[in-house]
Amino acid sequence: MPRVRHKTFDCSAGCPVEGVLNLIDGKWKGVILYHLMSGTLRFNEIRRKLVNVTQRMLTNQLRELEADGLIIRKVYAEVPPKVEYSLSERGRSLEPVINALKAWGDANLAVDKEAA
Amino acid sequence: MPRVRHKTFDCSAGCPVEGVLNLIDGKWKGVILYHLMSGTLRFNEIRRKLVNVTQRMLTNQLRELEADGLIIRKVYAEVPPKVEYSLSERGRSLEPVINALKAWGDANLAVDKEAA
DNA sequence: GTATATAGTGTCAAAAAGGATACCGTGATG
DNA sequence: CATCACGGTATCCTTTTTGACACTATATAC
Repeated sequence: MPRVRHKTFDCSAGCPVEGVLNLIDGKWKGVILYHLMSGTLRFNEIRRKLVNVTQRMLTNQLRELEADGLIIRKVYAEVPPKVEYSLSERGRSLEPVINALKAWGDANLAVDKEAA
Repeated sequence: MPRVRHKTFDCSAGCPVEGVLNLIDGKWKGVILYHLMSGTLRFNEIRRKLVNVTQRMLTNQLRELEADGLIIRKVYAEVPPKVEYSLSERGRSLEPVINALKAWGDANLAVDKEAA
């Protein structure tokens, strides 16, 4: 979670960097955004993609992303409940950033090449 | 600080994203990297740029960045002490990422345009 | 003799983040 | 009647992260 929640970014140069970091930080946010880049997902769909995430954490992260205007939460008044999450315009504009992160990670972090 | 310190990234797709986030997260790392992109800096130079950082925190962050191979710490056997920090090759390769973050931040976070 | 600058370290405490676990309502299914 | 799936809450606890503050060594300046 953002450590300083939007407390009027009054930092010196370079701060926008921290600003974004504050938005996409949080153990699962980056991956959630990444997955949502492929399309709308339901709560449990996300949950299944993020092995080891607890319901509480997932809810938290989604709520924060929503509060930051990066994702949209759409509730269907059905039963059993149905809730869809998708990227907002603002969230979608983050794609280049996420892609940059992913690209660097792929190139510089031994992920599946471990046993290569 | 990386929450999971390099514990063999065995996550599902999208994990490289988290991997990088783990490297550049930490309240000051992003900004430190950003500033070092402009050139080598001494400990107190960085400190002065990061208003409000404590010595302990700055030391911590620098040590972690160094441990992750992103920056290089060069100590001069002088007195008073002189220590220079600069980006390593690996650190320099992060430039596109940092730039992407900065660009998005500039465009989407009201920083100095507040009173505009 | 005292203060200053440098680049730290050590200790303690507070705050934030994350995890474990149990619980809720409801409609369909067996 | 019991169970499952869904999308959560509520509560408690532990770990991690950050902050405050004091302290160090030494050469130089005052």
